[in-house]
Amino acid sequence: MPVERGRLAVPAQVLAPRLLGGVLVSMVDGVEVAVRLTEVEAYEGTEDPASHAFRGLTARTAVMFGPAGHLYCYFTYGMHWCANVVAGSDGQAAAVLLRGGEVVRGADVARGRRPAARVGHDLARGPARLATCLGLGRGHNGLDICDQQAAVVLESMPGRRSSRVRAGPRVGISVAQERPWRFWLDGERSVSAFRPGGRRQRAGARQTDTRE
DNA sequence: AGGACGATTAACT
DNA sequence: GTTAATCGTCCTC
Repeated sequence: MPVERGRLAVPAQVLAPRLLGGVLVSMVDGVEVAVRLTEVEAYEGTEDPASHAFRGLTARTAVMFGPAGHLYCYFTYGMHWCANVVAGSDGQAAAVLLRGGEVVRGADVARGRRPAARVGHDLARGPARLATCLGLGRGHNGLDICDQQAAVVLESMPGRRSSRVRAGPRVGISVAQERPWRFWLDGERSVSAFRPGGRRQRAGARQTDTRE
């Protein structure tokens, strides 16, 4: 049976570490892939400047504002899809980004979707890689993963917190870097490399003028 | 209507 | 270490 929605309707910071070790299963294009989550990040409400919901409700972020237990899938960098589990109560914009996991079923399918991966622990190491392994994309945005009939189901979540849970800054963001809302399982090879998010130089900004 | 930028990845030096 | 790929979303005219 899928995880009950009530267990997910908690703040993202609370849900995120609880998801570690949980198993998400997809049945897409007639084939099954299951991933055991090893790395996640919390995005908490409209007060979190790193969250897509920071500027309020839009068509893109609407799912984040809805009830817990749905997928928030978004497209980024012109080519990648990433997936979140919506957290919090209805009306709160909370979600947990799935950043890494270990493929525990359907590794052959995952390898077909991720030809660039050389080793098993790279299949779902990174948020876009994880989504690719599971075959997730636009059509899965808003999906209810507490529904056993859904194409993507949260199959299980640990009953208690592992002693291997670690916390630190989130990856790839340029604001609110002090909030330790990234969680991972220490020692797992499918945990992505930490890259501090750098603020890009704006196109209009001038570098120091070095002309004579 | 136009432009900046992104919760990334893969390939390269 | 660096950078290109590539387009939806949101902000500003």
